[in-house]
Amino acid sequence: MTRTISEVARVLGVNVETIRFYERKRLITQPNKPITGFRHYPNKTVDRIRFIKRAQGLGFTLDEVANLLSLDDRPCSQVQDLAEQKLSAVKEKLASLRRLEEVLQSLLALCHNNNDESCCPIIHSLQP
Amino acid sequence: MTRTISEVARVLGVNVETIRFYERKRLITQPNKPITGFRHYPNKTVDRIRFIKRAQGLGFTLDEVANLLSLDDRPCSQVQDLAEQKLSAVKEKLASLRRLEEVLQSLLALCHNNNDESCCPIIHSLQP
DNA sequence: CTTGACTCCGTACCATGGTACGGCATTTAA
DNA sequence: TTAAATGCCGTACCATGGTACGGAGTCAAG
Repeated sequence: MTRTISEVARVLGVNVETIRFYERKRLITQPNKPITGFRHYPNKTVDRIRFIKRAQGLGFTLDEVANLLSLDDRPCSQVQDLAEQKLSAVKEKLASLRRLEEVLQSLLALCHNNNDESCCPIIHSLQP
Repeated sequence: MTRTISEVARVLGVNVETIRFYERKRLITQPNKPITGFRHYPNKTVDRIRFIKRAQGLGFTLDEVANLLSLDDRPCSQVQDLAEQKLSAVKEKLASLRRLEEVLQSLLALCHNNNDESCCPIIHSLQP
């Protein structure tokens, strides 16, 4: 089954411009244009865009997705490497966000115990 | 004490261009230029840039920092509001990263138990 | 008094992931 | 058959947080 670009976009819930953008980024190949008429997008392309969106959902950047796609028929160990790198990046980000949460929470606690509206502990904490 | 832009940059460990960028963004005011010669940056500006960098460290965007700076002499409750918004954004991001961590971890577990190098469970999970 | 280092300023460019627009071609429904 | 709706394509633009560059002016050391 083949579809026009806007049908593909509708089916996948993405913007038409996003599909064009992926073509420009060579994440998908643009179907040949018939001598006259509109391009037809094969199911393979639809699946590929779905793949891209899922991988993005796993936190991969488009560059990394390109990498994954090129690894399609490659040894599992290479994909694993990429995923492991991603996982440690995620763990680092989690750690730093947890610290941030802590700091914000304790600053807000100070605010709650503060009676002087004109002097904010948060502003104070940011000053030298 | 006053300093040239590159001394300020060195003291703060930031790029000279970053200081100019903050001036363009009106996060700091550019000191008056002497009739002849180079600008001198007062300590007040150095402190302000330090404030910006600390607030960034708390996860505030430059727009939010501008907001904080404008709230400098304002009621604590307004700063609190901003910080509370930030905190819930952080909590949301934490939740979504935790989910991501889970998914990556279980996909990697599948890889570890996989004997078929040519068929990767991760690639498989991304396909329709 | 020259040379090298620094400043000033406007402007352009970087990554990231898209979004928007304008003008023309084509298709589809009335 | 004709008008509205889509497609095609190049290009420009969005936010975010800077970084780089080129050609002046200026300063400080030798």
